[in-house]
Order: sequence, then C-alpha cells, then structure tokens
Amino acid sequence: MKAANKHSKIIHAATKVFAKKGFFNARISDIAKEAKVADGTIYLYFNNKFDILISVFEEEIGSLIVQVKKLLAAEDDPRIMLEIFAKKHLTAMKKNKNLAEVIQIELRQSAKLIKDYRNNKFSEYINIISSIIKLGQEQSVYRTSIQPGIAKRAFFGALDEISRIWTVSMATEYTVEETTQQVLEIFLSGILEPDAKSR
Amino acid sequence: MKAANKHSKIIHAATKVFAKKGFFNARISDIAKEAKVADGTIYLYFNNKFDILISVFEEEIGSLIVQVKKLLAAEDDPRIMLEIFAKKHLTAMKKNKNLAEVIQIELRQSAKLIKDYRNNKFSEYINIISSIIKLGQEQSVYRTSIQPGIAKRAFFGALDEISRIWTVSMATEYTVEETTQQVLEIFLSGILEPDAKSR
Amino acid sequence: MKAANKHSKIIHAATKVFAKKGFFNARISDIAKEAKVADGTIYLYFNNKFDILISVFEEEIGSLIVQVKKLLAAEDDPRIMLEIFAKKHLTAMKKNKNLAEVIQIELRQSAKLIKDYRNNKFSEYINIISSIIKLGQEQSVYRTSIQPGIAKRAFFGALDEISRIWTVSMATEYTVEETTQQVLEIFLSGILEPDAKSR
Amino acid sequence: MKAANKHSKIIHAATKVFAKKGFFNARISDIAKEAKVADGTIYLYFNNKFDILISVFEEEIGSLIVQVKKLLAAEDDPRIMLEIFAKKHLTAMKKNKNLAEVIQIELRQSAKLIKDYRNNKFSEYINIISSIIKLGQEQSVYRTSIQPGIAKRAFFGALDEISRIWTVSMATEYTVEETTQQVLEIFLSGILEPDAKSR
DNA sequence: AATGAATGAGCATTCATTCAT
DNA sequence: TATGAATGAATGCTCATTCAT
Repeated sequence: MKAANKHSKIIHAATKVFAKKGFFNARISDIAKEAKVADGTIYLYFNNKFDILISVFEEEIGSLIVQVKKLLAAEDDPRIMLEIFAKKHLTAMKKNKNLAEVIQIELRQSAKLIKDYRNNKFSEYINIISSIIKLGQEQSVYRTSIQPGIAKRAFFGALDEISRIWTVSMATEYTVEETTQQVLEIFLSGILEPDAKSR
Repeated sequence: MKAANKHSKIIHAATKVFAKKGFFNARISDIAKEAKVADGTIYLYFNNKFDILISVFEEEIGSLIVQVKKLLAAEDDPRIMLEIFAKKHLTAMKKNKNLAEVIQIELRQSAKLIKDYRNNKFSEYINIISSIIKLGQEQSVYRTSIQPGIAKRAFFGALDEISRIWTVSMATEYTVEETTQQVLEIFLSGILEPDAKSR
Repeated sequence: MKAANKHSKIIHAATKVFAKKGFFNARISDIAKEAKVADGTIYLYFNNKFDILISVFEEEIGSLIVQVKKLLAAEDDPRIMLEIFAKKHLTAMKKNKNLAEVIQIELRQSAKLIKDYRNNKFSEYINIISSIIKLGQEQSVYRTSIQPGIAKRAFFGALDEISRIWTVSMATEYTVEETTQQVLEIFLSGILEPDAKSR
Repeated sequence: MKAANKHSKIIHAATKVFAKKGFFNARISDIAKEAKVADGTIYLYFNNKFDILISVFEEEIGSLIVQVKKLLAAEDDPRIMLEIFAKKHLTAMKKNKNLAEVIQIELRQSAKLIKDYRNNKFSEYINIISSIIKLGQEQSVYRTSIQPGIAKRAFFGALDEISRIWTVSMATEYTVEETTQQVLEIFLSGILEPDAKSR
C-alpha cells in the first residue's frame, strides 16, 4: 500500500498503530516511526492526536462507503443489496483487522473525546442500510412495519459485534460466507420456524 | 444507591466516572472524590486502575445476569424469553447510562488492555441468548438452520448498537417498547414481506 | 534472640529489615510484620522512621561498646588491646551482617538525614581506639608522633572497609583471624621492610 | 565548571544534588533545576534515577583514576607512589565535598539498589593501591607477608573514613598534608615504637 | 496498650506538542 | 517542508503517619 503523500502515509500508519495499541496507548512517536517521518512532521498535517483519530476514522469509513456504493450501483434487488452490504462489511473487517479495531474502539470514543464531533461519515455509512430498507419497502419487498432507522442500527450492530470477535480471538470459527448467510437469514426471514409464526 | 461498604462505594463511583470521562480520562482522584474516600484507600480494595475497570464491568454485568435469569425463570416460551431479554437489556441501558457506556467502551478495551483477561461474565451474559435459541430449536420453535453462536452475537450486537445511540445523543427518538418490538420483529420474523420470501 | 519487650522486638526487627533493604527501601509495615506487631504499635515506641534508625544504630553500637570494654578490662598491653578491638569488631560484623550493613549505610546517612543528630555512641565506640593509642603512648609502646584522633579513624576505616566487602559478596576470601592479623601487622609495624625504612 | 553538553551538565548537577540531599532525598526536578534543563530532558540522557547515580559515580571515580594514574606514571618508588595516592585522594575529597559524599553514600548503596551492578570503576581505583603494594613487594620495599588484597582495603578505608568526617563537620582539624603524613606514617612504619616491636 | 483501616502528600516518569535549525 | 531535541504538565501509586475502636 504505497502512500501517495505524507498525509496518507501518516493516516495509514496511524490506522495500524491505533489498531494495535488503541488510541490512548498509541504514541505519536509510534505513528511517526511507522510512517517513517519525524514526530514534528505529523503536526504539519494534523492539529493534534485527536485530529489524527478522526481523520483515520473518516478516511477508512469513506473508503468503505465508496466501495460499497460502487458494488450496490450494479444491483437493484433490495435483498441482494443487503447481502452485498453485509458481505462487503464482513470481508473488509476480516481482511483488515486494523480497520475493524479502529471502528470498534474509536466509534465508541470519539463522541466522548471530541465535543462537536459528528460522525458524519459513519452516519453516511449506516444510512446506506436504511436506504436499502426504504427501497425494499417501496418495492413491497420489505415490510413497512419495519422502522429503517432502528433496523439500520440493528443490522450494523449485528455485523459489528460479529466482527468484534475476530479482532479479539484469532480463532475464526465461521467463514465470512457462513456468517453473511446466517445474518441475512436472520434479518430477512427471522429465526422463527414458519409454522411457529403464530402462537 | 447507598453503598454498603467501601468496596461497592468505589465500584459505583468508578462506574459513574468511567461513564462520564472514559477509562483513560478518568483519574483515580476523580473516583476517590466521587466515592468520598482518599486516593490511597482505593488501593486497599483494588490492585490498580485496570482492576477497577474489570471489577466495575463484572459487577454490572453480573447484576444484569442475575436479574435477567430471574425474569426468565418464570417463562418457558422461547419467543417470550427473547423478548424478556431484549426488554430487560434495553431498559437497563436506558435507565443506567453509566452502565451502558461502561459496557460500550470497556467491552472493547479490556481485551486489549489486560492480557489474560477473559470476559467470563460477558460470555455468560450473551450465552443466555444462545441458550434461549437452543431451547427454541429443541421445541421446534426456532429454525435449526440458525447457528446459536452467531445469532447470539447478532442479537446482542443489535441491542448494543441501538443503546449506544442513547449514550451519545440525548434525543430519544424511540421508546424502549417500540425498540424492543422492532428488534424482536426483525429477529423473529425477519424484515421480508411474507409474500417476498421466495424470489 | 527472644525479645524482652516490644521496644527491643521492634529494634531487632528493624535491624534485620534495614540491613536487608536499606533504610529508604524498608517499609514500616515490613518492620511491623517482622516484629509481629501492628504498624501503629511502632509509633507507640518511636516517633518516626528516622527515630527507629537512630535507635537501631545506637542500640547495636551500644551493645558492641559494652562487649568490647568488657574484653579490654582484662588486658593492659596496648598492642593486645588493639588486637582485641579489631578481632571483636570483625567477628561481630562477620557474624551479624545485618549489623554490619546498618553501620555501613546508616553511619553515612544519619548526619544528612537528621539535623542535630550527633553520633554519640559511635564517637564513644571509636574513642575506644584512641584511648588505647593514648595509653600506648603513655607507656612508650606507641610512637608519640601518631595523632590518636587521626589514627582512630584510620584504624576504624580500615576495619570497616574490610567488613563492607563481606556484606556485598558472599565470597569470603580471608578468615577473621587472617584479616585481624593483617590489619594489626599493618597498623603496628607498617608495611615497610625493616631494611627499607630509610631511603 | 561549565558543562560542554547536556549529559555532563546533568552529571555535574546530579553530583551536587546527591551530595547535598543524598540519593533518596534528591528529586529529579532538583537535578533538572540545577542543570537548568527540563525534567523530561534528563530522560533523554539517562534511563532512570539509578542510572544517573551510577553514571555520576563512575564519572567521578573515572576522572580520579585518570588523574592518579597520570601522577603515578612519573614515579617509581613505591613509598612515594603510596604517598601520591593518599595525597591525591584526600585533596580531591577535601576540594570536592560533593564527590566525597557521593562516594561515601553511593558506594554503600549501589550494590543494594542495582542488581548486576559491579563497581568496576571502583575496583579499578582501589586496585591501584594493590598494584603499588605488589610493586613494592617485588622491589623488596614492602614486606611480602602483607596481603595486597587486604592492605588495599585497609588503606582505602582509612583514607575514606578520614574524609568522611570532612563531609560531616565543617570543622577541619587537620590539613591534608598532616593527614597524609599521618596515614602514611601509620601504613609504612606502623604505630609501634621501634623499640617496642618485639615483646 | 494495641490495632490496622484510612489518609493524602509526594514523586518518577511519560509523551503530546513546540520550535530552533 | 522537515527534523528531533527539548519541554513541562500531568498522574498512578506508595507508604509514613494518624486515629477511631
């Protein structure tokens, strides 16, 4: 992953270091060393350590948004679109544990650390889910009783908690495909036996 | 919530302080002041700051486990049991934002911070979900194609992400009841229109 | 060494602990544990940590003074008296390394730590040496050109530095007897070959 | 004594502060202030407080070794060589009380404080004494019954205890010259009256 | 007299940030 | 632009001492 310029070299280095040590345990000098620049150089591109955190997060999520949207552009069945989102998210998290950890940890801290920080990129990301759901509702594929604003969080939360385990234990019990299928099955059809729907 | 002794006074104070400032920004002296004890007193009851973190987490989750299990003991329909779990979890998180934040943040950090720390209490907590699912599968209420080990994470993740928002923004768009119903609807019946199941 | 009362139990415990860890690294609780009393009890017998240090020092040196004086009382040849002093000192240091270390370290620190502290006991101890020398001078056994005030320090310093090594390395190259004889030979006759005295 | 660079500025400042307050009572901030650098700067040059202690000790003793060896190079009479050593040691201690105190105190503590620390410089220093004695023995100037390994300690100990007093009381009863002559007289000819040698 | 839980002042060390070069 | 030496504020933890019992 050749960095085009110093700014992105630092972003990539920070992603790696934050993932490995967590934001608080990461040292500016760790990032500088990883990026092969001097400590002071970092301050030519970022205001402070928090600024790096936000930038890393937005950069990574932004890249994910672009990729997911590109994949979705070629599809119009809301069922498959949800599958595409899930598979892309889980694949990205599994491939890039650094990214997964940064999302895991930083998502839960930015709000606390940085007043006035709105996770706009993150909102954009999970709004992809609600857009798909709304589209499905318009097409009478998804039930209109479902609140897209709640469902998007439930869906993202499910994917996120599953990928969290991947960052903790190396043991990967399930493949991305299996996991994607399971999550989709749950979300699309629920866990009830068809015959057990009513009681 | 008057603490019976110093140990629990400190636990409660730490829960409050960790929730407000996050683990890293919390100062031992903040906790001491909140608990109305001297800084040094904390070290009569805990080995170090991490030890407090773990204790807070286990204490809070442990209490939740007891409460949930008690509620579940009176019920045997797996559908209702899942509803009970969801409602209890969301209610607890909404009522006690400190607890919600501590779970949110600390769950994602303990593993990284403390080698050898196994979230046994947390495992016990989400295993309640998989137990319910297994029970439902035995009763042919839940589909056997569902992997309880994946579903428990998906279900917890969904609840967790939803309650995360409550800790971030004060604006509470949905009530606990609405949210519980939505999550249950999704999990039990999925989001598909019955007619759209096949394609 | 059965302690008659708490005061001496604490003194003995402190001697042991100071020797093992040094004054600054010794904890009051270490001494309390060694003496099998509560921490607070120590403050019923001593004003503070420094007070214990001084007491230990004076107690131990005091005991040495009594023993040495007793041995000297039976002798009147200044040459043998010096030998008795040297042998007693080295034997005591070799037998009781705790004592040796306490003298080693504390002798060098008391003055710095405790304003107004005069090592009266220590002065009394090394003045035994100068008394012997003066006695020898009166008897025309020792040369009158020797200044007892300098010689006492030289003699004590020699013994002290030799016993210092015993507290550092376990390897004991020379026996007490050999060492005593060497030191005496040097002090009494000097290191010059008789023929080489003039040049 | 203007320090050429930060490292030696800190060494000199530490020597001063350790001498004044003792190692344990010395604060890093005291040293920093004395050296006119920031507290943190000290850690760019030393690993920790102990490391400063060792460095100070070795630096000072090392400097003494160089000076003494230089003086000795021009002389070959073992009697005069011993005089040179004594005079140089006492002069240095009297002139630089900081140095004297650091040797006094630190010599007795390093072994206890720092595992694996071997006082190599100190060994080198007192081995100068035994070398002189051995040389004298080869030239039949010093008696071969004298053990250089014991005599070196006795000689150093004598000098050291004498200079210890200088660091404690300001009152200087004897001059360096007088003291040197006394110590030499004792060591070379002993304290016995020539006629009293046999008994 | 004896206890030991509680206190809180005190400090070595770290590390984000600056700035002279 | 880039550097990295220097800064100094900030804090977890220790432990001598106190005091209610």
